[in-house]
Amino acid sequence: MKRGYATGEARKERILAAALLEFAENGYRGASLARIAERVELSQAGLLHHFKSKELLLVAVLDYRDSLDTRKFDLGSAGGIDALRALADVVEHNARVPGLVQLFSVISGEAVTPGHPGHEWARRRYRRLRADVAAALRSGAERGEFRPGLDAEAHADRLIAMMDGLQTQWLIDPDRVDMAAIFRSYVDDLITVLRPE
Amino acid sequence: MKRGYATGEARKERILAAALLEFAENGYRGASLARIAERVELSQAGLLHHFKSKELLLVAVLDYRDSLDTRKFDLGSAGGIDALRALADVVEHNARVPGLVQLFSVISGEAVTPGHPGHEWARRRYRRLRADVAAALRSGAERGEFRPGLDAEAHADRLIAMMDGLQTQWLIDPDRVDMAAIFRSYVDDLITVLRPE
DNA sequence: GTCTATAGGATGATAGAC
DNA sequence: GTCTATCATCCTATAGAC
Repeated sequence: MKRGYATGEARKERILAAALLEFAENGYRGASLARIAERVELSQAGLLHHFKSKELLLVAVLDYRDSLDTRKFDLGSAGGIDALRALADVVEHNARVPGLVQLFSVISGEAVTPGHPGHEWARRRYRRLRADVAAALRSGAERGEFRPGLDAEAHADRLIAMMDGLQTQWLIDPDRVDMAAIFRSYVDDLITVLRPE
Repeated sequence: MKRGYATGEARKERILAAALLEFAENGYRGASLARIAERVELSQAGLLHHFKSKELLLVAVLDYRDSLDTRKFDLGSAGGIDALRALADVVEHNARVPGLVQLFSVISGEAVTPGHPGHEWARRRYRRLRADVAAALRSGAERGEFRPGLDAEAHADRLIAMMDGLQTQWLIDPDRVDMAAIFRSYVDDLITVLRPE
């Protein structure tokens, strides 16, 4: 591995981490390239050498966030009840990384307006998540853990909505909302409702 | 009613309506007083004569939005199953006013960061909503429609999270998400789960 | 109440030296 | 790769005339 390459990549990663913080705290529109540059002890022009524009930096940060999301919802193996429990684990994990959750909430909120640089990212993210969760539900039905007639897409939408909605409440009022516990009890109820008769 | 007063109020309301649009499209940070002024054919300085600052204008808009919300969740009368059905009606109504929903989503997203002028508003809103919904659930339990031991606060949080989460999905991908239908089916399932044995 | 003018900044992006 | 300098806007808010 060449040294120049390694330091270059390391530099880029430090920039991404700093940008993530800035975007999470101020949103895309409120974020400032100068402040991000300051956090990594670089001039604003130097920052723009690595990422050509603010917009490109944001999408790089969003991809970076996804890559950080180690505990990704991996259901190729799980599926069924295990997959739902794994989803609850994700929420529990999220409760320990408010910064990442805040980035997601702030950007998602902004990104509902068409033309926002995160709009496409948000849409792709929802579609992929919905497909993954729905697939897990269907595999549970095939295995006899859930009843056969379930509407997988609708339940996937609900699970995702519950996760996102609880995140917002939790961020706004952390002491009043036990995000992980509430989500887990929803999952438990869901398992009951979907149980085959 | 004095004429001067009436035109003054009407003017203010036109400003609020224009500001609502602008904030919904661009968020608080992305909104511009000059563009709002333009929409009501007023100079930017003229606009600031009616609302002293951008921040005060935002909170006025948020209050205005709440006042527009005619179909407010009024449960003093309803309670129990009727109240849950009324909630589903609210969601159905919201599906017809994307502008209002978008204002709410965008501002709520921004407002998770402390120091945002909408932060307090969002917190108050959640607490009030949670209290109202929880009260409705408890009144249902007292009347024997729901089982006695239910955790009213947790279910209230879930209902609110579901509403808000579905709104985001719907705004980002309107064709794929039937917000009202999905919420209604959640409510129906909940009524089943909470039914006394 | 409404205007013009302007203060006083901050912003993203580019040019060009080193 | 990193810098300084600068461009060209944009912004909120205020002062003061009418």
